[in-house]
Amino acid sequence: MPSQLIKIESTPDLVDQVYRSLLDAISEGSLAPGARIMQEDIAEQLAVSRQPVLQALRLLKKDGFVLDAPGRGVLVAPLDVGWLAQIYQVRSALDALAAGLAARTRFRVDPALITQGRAAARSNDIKAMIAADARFHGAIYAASGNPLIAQSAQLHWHHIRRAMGAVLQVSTMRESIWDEHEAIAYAIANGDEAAAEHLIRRHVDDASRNLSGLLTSALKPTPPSAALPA
Amino acid sequence: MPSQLIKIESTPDLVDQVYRSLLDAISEGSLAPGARIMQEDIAEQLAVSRQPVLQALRLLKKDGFVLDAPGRGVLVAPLDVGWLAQIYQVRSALDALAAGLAARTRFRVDPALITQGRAAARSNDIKAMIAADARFHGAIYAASGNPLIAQSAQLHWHHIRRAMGAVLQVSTMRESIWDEHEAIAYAIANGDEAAAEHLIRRHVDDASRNLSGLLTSALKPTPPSAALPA
DNA sequence: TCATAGTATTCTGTATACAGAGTTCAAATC
DNA sequence: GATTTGAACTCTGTATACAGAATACTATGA
Repeated sequence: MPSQLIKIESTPDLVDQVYRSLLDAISEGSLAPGARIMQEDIAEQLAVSRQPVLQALRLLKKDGFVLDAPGRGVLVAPLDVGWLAQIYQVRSALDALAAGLAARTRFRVDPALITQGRAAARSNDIKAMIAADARFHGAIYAASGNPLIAQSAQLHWHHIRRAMGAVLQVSTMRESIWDEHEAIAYAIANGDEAAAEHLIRRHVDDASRNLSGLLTSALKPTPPSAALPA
Repeated sequence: MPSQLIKIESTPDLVDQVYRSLLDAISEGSLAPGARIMQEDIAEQLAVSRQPVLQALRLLKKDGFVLDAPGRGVLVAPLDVGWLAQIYQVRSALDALAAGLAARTRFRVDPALITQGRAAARSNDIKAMIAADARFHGAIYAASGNPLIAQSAQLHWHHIRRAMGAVLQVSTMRESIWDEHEAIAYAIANGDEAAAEHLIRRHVDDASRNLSGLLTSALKPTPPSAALPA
């Protein structure tokens, strides 16, 4: 072979593109929970035929981001506290698994991730906070050496991101979570499997309670118009 | 309302039917690992157009049952020991989660499941053994109250079933696993969360090692034709 | 004025048609 | 005879066309 050529990657399948576009819109909130989705509209907006849209919707249905509305096509899955709690339950188990595996290899989490995370936490940029959080946990998934974990977690994060977007409170991401992150990273680097698992489990469970609480109070009172004092 | 009418369920979507048909064929082994799949063939065999087949294949691809073969369509995912180990790793974590949750409610596993399981184990019917095993664990997933667990586990079981089919050895399902099952059920019924988690984790890890070992020795030597002396 | 039945509209799911990318085979040249 | 180039074929992915089912609207009758 004459020279090192970088191999060409993956045709950007239309179905994939539509899938990502819709998934982004849903988890970012621009496609609101409960909103009805019509294939033709999406197809027109993305300048493709209905075919790729149909397939992308089926994938999203499998992931639980959209629901069948028997007579009325599909609609964006409504935010449901119970559902979110279930997501977190699974995520907690998978995070513990990943942390334990990472600890066995004494994986060193890039310190920059934590530094950047703290910076993001001090900012007012919620998207940056969420992104930093996801990067930290993503590093652990990757370190687990089991791509299945990362794959599942990836989906969970989209669900979580969606819920977070709905409760646009800075308090959701208190800076202290980065103390917890640091402790987790320390346990992993030291190869302390049990501690890593325990810490991350508690960390995730705390996050679950926190977010569920916020979401409950956000959903209970009538829509997010200026809350009236009780 | 005049009388209690059972509500009509789900139009049997062609895509779903094709999906299930293919998934069965793959996990049962009649679509061999590495086999090439052509949409037109499948469509003709199932007497549908290529459209539902195309969509079903995409779902299977997402599940990891088929792989893209860039120029050549898709092919049934080859059996891979590493992949199987990763499946079991996740399954172990999820089974532990489910068992722990079930223990919290002091769930009573139907004793008939165990009786039937022992009977199946004594028989020579491998399919019955696998089915009984799946039913037992399925009961625990259901008892966890978290449908996400059952959903993930469902897919894992198909992968596992496939690997088991490839190593058609009765020894894969020794009867002693039902002693372990019984111990797990006992711990759950007693509300002993820690014991239930510990027992099921060990149980699944044992199964993983066992199956991986069998699969390795089944794959290592050249195809199952009479091995030629080197 | 309200309820009911019929009709029209709308949207999905499936089938057919079309275009592009890749592979394989055959022929021609070195 | 081996290698390379060209052409034909095959298979996928996307677009368009069609049919069926459900909803919403409208008109009629009580």
